[in-house]
Amino acid sequence: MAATEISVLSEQFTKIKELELMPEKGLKEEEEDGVYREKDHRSPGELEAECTAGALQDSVLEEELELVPASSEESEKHILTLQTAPFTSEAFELQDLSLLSIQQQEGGQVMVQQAGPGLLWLEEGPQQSLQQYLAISIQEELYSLQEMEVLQLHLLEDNVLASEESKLAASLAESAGLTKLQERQEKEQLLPERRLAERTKEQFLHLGAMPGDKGSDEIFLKISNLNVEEQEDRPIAVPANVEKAKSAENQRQTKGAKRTFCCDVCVFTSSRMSSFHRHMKTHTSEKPHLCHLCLKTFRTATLLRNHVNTHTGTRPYKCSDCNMAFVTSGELVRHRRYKHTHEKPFKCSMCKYASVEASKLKRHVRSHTGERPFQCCQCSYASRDTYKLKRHMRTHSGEKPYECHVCHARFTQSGTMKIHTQQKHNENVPKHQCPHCATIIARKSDLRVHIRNLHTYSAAELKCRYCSAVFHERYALIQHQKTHKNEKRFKCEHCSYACKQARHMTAHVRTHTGEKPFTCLSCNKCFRQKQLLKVHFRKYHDASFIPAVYKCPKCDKGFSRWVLYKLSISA
DNA sequence: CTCTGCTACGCCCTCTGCTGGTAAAGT
DNA sequence: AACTTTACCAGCAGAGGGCGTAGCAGAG
Repeated sequence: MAATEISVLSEQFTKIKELELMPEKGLKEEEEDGVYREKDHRSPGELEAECTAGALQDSVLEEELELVPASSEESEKHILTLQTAPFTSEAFELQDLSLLSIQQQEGGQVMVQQAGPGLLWLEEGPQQSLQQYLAISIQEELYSLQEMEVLQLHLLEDNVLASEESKLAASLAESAGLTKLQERQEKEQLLPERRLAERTKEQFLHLGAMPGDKGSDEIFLKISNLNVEEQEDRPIAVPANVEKAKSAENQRQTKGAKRTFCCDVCVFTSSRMSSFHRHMKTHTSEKPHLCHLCLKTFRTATLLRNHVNTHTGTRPYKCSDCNMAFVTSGELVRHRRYKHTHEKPFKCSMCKYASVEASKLKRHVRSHTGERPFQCCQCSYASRDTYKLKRHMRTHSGEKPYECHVCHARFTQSGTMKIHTQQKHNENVPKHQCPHCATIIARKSDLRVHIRNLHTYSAAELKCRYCSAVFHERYALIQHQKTHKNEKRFKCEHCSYACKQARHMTAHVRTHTGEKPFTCLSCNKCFRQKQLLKVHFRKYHDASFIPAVYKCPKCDKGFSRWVLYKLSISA
């Protein structure tokens, strides 16, 4: 491994303007949580950059070692000032980019080793663009920093502004800014313990990146000495296919005190290395446990086992109060709450509603807030839960998934079909008696309509058609008007004719006046009554008219009117 | 590694209630 | 026959119950 001179600089790449090796002593101090931080005698830009440094995490391809700061006496700070240069994404092939492995060799030489293709991860929020990656490439495998005055770094940011860096710094201010070192050779996929043993004698450098002063295009790389802490339970590498993993090594720790492992990606913390390591896998796509039945993969063996149980029907958790059984203990607990204990831990603050599940409370609260997050894509309807939207979509698709097993009528909702079969095809149909009158109605909702229309108080006066009586309830009015039923209140002025209805009197009066206001448009014949004209027209001018005939099933006699037919049936 | 507790999301179901069209009955 | 009334009916949405499944994390 030979150190080489830096090749001709490309304008697209960032050039290290200066390399300073400054003593760490006095610049850092160990704080209570064991994290080494810079003292505040640097410029604001540097301080901001210090925070940003934590955001620059290289993706770890195989395993990683925990890096902890060496003692302040041993630490040195190397400031690499980078200057951004114009960049176009077309100019690079990502695989050409490399990461650095930096080691301090015997004799104090700082060695920078190419660690293979990779990217330093610069994260800000979920959106990642090429311009947000910072990659470091180096021409040869190994360098001595002491021999180099200039390093060539590839900076994949076409315009790193201080303001943008500030945002990163703000979002990642918690980060301790330890950049991981990585090796990518397959043969280095060692067991953590073995690898750890091999590494514990090595010294590592803290490689951090930070923006320059506000408005400057400069980027500083800070390199300080680091030691691998000789502890057995240090975090080990995150698997190779890390997608978003940032440094796992920003755990705050103090010698002798209980260590806390803090995840850079999320807010997770744990005092246990194993939990931390397991958690870090949630930020990867690694799912090594394969279901041989459906080829679905899972992160853990437990998840796989539960999944396989859904294939096999294995339900080890049996309810002691009924014959239900479940795949998981959680299901059993939930079932018991629903069916047996009726424990409802989730209580609504606005009403008395309580639920077994938090999701049910969340759904319920929407009935208070009016929130309707599920918008129909074809109309203005929006629902409070996904099922209602799905059900609503049938009104657009015309889908009727429920079929009556008797008459094969189809329905959009199961409840509609149920009430159909119940009232059309069942003998023991429940009826609903009106509490105010003798009316019996098949459906409760229709009884409600009946009561609303006939038995609710009306502020407006309801006058009798035949006399001066006044009522405030429609049912009472109707009952009263029935008392006038057989009265022939309409008396003819010209003869003794009397009738019950005014319209009958109107027609009768025309026999005296000779008025025939209804004229046939086909033959100009005139009639006193509209229905007489209609019958005439049908009989003489409408070829398509076929008179209805109601045949009695008993005597085969035909009837022209439905009423006569029914009388025959009932006789 | 495993058990366990818990969360979250999804799916399906029931019950409920309102609405509007319609057939049948009444006027 | 025309018109009105009303029970009947299907359609549809609101609310909530119950279970299936996946996933995560604490703890032994």
